[in-house]
Amino acid sequence: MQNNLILYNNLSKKKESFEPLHSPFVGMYVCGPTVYSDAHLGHARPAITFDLLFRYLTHLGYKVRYVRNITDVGHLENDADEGDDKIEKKARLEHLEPMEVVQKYMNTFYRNMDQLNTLHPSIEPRASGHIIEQIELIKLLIDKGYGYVVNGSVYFDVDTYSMKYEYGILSGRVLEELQSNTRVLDGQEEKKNPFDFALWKRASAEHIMRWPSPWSDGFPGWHLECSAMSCKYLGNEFDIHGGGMDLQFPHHECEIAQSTAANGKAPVKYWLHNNMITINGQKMARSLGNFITLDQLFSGNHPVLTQQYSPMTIRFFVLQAHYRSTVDFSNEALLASDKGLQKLMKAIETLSRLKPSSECNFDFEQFNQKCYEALDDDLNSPILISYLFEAVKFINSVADGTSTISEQVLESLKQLFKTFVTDILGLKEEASVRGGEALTGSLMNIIIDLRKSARESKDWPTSDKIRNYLKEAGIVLKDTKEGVEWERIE
RNA sequence: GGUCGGUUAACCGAGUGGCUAGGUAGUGGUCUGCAAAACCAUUUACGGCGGUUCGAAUCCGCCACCGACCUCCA
Repeated sequence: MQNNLILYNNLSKKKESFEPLHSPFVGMYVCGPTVYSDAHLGHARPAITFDLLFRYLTHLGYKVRYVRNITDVGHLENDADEGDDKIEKKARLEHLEPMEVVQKYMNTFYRNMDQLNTLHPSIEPRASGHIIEQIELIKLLIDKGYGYVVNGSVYFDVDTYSMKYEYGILSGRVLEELQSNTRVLDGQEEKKNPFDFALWKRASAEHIMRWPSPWSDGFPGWHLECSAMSCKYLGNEFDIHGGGMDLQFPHHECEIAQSTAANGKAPVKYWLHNNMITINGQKMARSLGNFITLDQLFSGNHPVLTQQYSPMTIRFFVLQAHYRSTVDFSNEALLASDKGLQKLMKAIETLSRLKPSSECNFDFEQFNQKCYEALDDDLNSPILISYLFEAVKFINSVADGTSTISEQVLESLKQLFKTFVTDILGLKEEASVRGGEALTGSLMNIIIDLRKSARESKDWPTSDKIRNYLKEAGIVLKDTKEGVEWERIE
């Protein structure tokens, strides 16, 4: 399979030609959410980024197996005062079973992802469903001398690992620096070295989420699930591993160490990391009060928002920035994207009504090539979108009569928009259709006809009155050359 | 303090050693009874200071500011 795709490999810190290990098959693993609260913007970015990659690879003809995990075991509160299992803490607060919490937020996550029109991965494995695989992996690591047991917990021996392999190849950490920079914290006395990490943790008495193991009743270490599940579904070596930049260290570094130690070879060929999201230039954090969930964005129910933003607007906004750049959300920026997206989608509608002529002043082949070049260059969606807007301008000028398009180019351009906008960027016309749509349509026809009569007799007061009343009811009229159009005001 | 990344016009956001993406907003015009849309034209740029170069926003150095990670756990 031929392609010109170039991806930035975070392992080599360079752009590299994409060559799958077993073309046409591609294995891709992406770190999914920890399901203990509502999905927020930070979840949307990797989901959309790797959805774009999934869609593009599929479009290029690859058979992609896309695996994204759901983390539903043993999470400690990061920003809280004391270390507490995230899911359990939430469970106590809400008087729910831990798995009830998991189910609730997993449902929300899936719903939000559907709203954002991200395709479901091929497999969405849960950590809690792969305890056995994780225990087997720990056994293997202990057998090979990379794990040691202390008080029912198992830790990964980074020192031993680094004698044979290089620890820190992804994040550029140096072991000595880690040693000297590591603060002394509670709960570390069991480890040989502070940079060792847990493979299995013995559960304390109050820890509800626990599973039996050869070492203790407990739960697997965080990094382990990704090694176990990626190996199970994609093999010891696979093509692409994705996730947020914040996961690069320690999570992905540990994942590499575990998998390499277990299998004797590096697990992943291409490491891809999406950058983070800021809000009004600040990082998004609950403590800063600028934490926005996807449901809040979709409903407009948040102090920094002046209106609601549709899932497609959010998607479009994310795609307007390159995935390796930080992206700054603000009400104003979202407003701009909202308008921009409307313009794009409207042009597609206009395109479907264009009348071809014998002349044509549009170089389709060159345009088509440019679009592919944009995506081939490390998924440069903002460039692709800028090109699409060039075509939008052309489409509108054809509609305006200042440019012409041939029948052949018209068909090609329609296909191109379908390919890039619908199939690859994953943007769709949002259903503004509500109940009683058919009735509304016929009522509108009557009203428009009445107004037409008024206008024919130059009865402007009546004509304007109708338009104003409709505006109050949320409908705007547009007098075009072809006739009267109407649409709902969002 | 350490490692890495960033600083582009009103806002968001690409990009390249010389040819000033794109969206939104603004301004002027065309069209229009008015309006909306569309079309045409157009104003604000590359954090600061040095250096390399015929030429740097783009390469190098220093400084300032911002961010991620540097921790048990996820």
